[in-house]
Amino acid sequence: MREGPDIARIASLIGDPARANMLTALMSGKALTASELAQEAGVTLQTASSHLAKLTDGGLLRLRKQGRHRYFALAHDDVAHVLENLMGLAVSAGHLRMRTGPKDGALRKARICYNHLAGDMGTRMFDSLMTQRHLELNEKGIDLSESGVALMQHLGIDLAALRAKRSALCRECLDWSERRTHLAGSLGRALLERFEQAGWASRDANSRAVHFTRRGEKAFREAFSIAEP
Amino acid sequence: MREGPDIARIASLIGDPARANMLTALMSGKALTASELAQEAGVTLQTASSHLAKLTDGGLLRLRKQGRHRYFALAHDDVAHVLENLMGLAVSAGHLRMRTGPKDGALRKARICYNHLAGDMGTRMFDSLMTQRHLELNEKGIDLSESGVALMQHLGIDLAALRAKRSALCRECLDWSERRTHLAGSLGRALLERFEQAGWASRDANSRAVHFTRRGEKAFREAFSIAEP
DNA sequence: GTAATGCTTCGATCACGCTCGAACTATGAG
DNA sequence: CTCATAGTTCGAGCGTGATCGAAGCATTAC
Repeated sequence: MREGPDIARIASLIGDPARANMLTALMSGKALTASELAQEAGVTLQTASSHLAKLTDGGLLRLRKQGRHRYFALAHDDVAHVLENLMGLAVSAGHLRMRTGPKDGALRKARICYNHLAGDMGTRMFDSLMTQRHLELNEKGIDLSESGVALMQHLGIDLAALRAKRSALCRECLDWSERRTHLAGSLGRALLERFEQAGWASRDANSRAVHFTRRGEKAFREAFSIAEP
Repeated sequence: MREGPDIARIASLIGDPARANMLTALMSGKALTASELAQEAGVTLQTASSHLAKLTDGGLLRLRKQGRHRYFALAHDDVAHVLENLMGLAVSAGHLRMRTGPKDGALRKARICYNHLAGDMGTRMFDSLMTQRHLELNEKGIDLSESGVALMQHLGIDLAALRAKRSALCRECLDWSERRTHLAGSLGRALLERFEQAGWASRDANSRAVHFTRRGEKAFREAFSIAEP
């Protein structure tokens, strides 16, 4: 026993309901203040402060001070990745305790996964990029093919800027609702930003849902050659 | 708030040190009895029994009764996948609390990840399969190319039997020590079994380490065209 | 049958950690 | 400077859940 890393430490960090709610809220990719997170978790500001200290100390959150506000965000993409995986397990293994309200449908269709697009539309986009060989596999993971580069430039993505970053361009992320892969990494992030910039989609203010306009969804399907559902 | 699946439920299950030790022990892929798991976790049989009931009830473990023994195993590959991811996060985000003993080197070189090979040799094998185009990407994930099929047949893998199973042939799994991908899925499992069958490697009785014989390691490197370290 | 092993259930203990009220610090507004 | 907002720290209360002793089943051995 006692071999390998200490998974109990971070699992117990995620295991508290208040903290789990905070982390789930931060999966929206937005940095939130302590007050906002307190409300999100349904606890007072004092307890929230204690929880946030533990989460940052545990390496799960990153803190950015800005004036008299303290903005908290997930420390790294890895954290979001683990949380999304846990959601998948919670759905499959656990008896799913989620009120399937009106929001739920929207979440399953398109939502934010930290900083990129997930849900049905996210997995469809990934599938399309794969089948059309816009993405290809090499020893270091996934990368854009020539046709993929052309497509991204046509969509107005600044690939040079993305390549300059040290983080990976393309990463895979498992979708908890679809149980299939969607595109993460700096390209995944840039694409979502582009969709918003182009007016195709907008984020829901209070949830992880992403709302596509009718024209935006049409343009999205055309861009990635996705058939009508 | 309260949107999405209940990650706190399973995270808190994993979050208890005793249970985390049990789950880590089960990452060896072996089904263990309640007594063995109690010893692994460092608790008495009574408390272990309580923990095991919670884990099975929570959908993380699967129970197989056999005579007067009760064998516990991870319920599904997904569970192992999440645990491996959590280990990666524990290493990167947490201050790593692991005694870096002699076992540690062996674990990093080659170890069991539930039912397939992980560690340095696992990631090298995956990299080799990728660069030599034995594996290729399609819309459904990874699959063997023609040359890959030939290689597996040469190695004595019964692909027809594997394809008959409903579970995926190839899956990716993130390595906590290498922080890179290695091969999971039924093929990953079959390959490890083949290595043992061929006398190339054997599992450590008390840990997740996999010991390759000198001849076995040489044969392994030749089979996958891996250069000397 | 009796004995032994493997494991569960019950009950009591006990401690950890979540929670919030109150007081305190810090930054900004007027 | 005064007031307001944002957040932390301290301390006490309190419940949940981990733990183990003892007793109870269940299965195998003899």
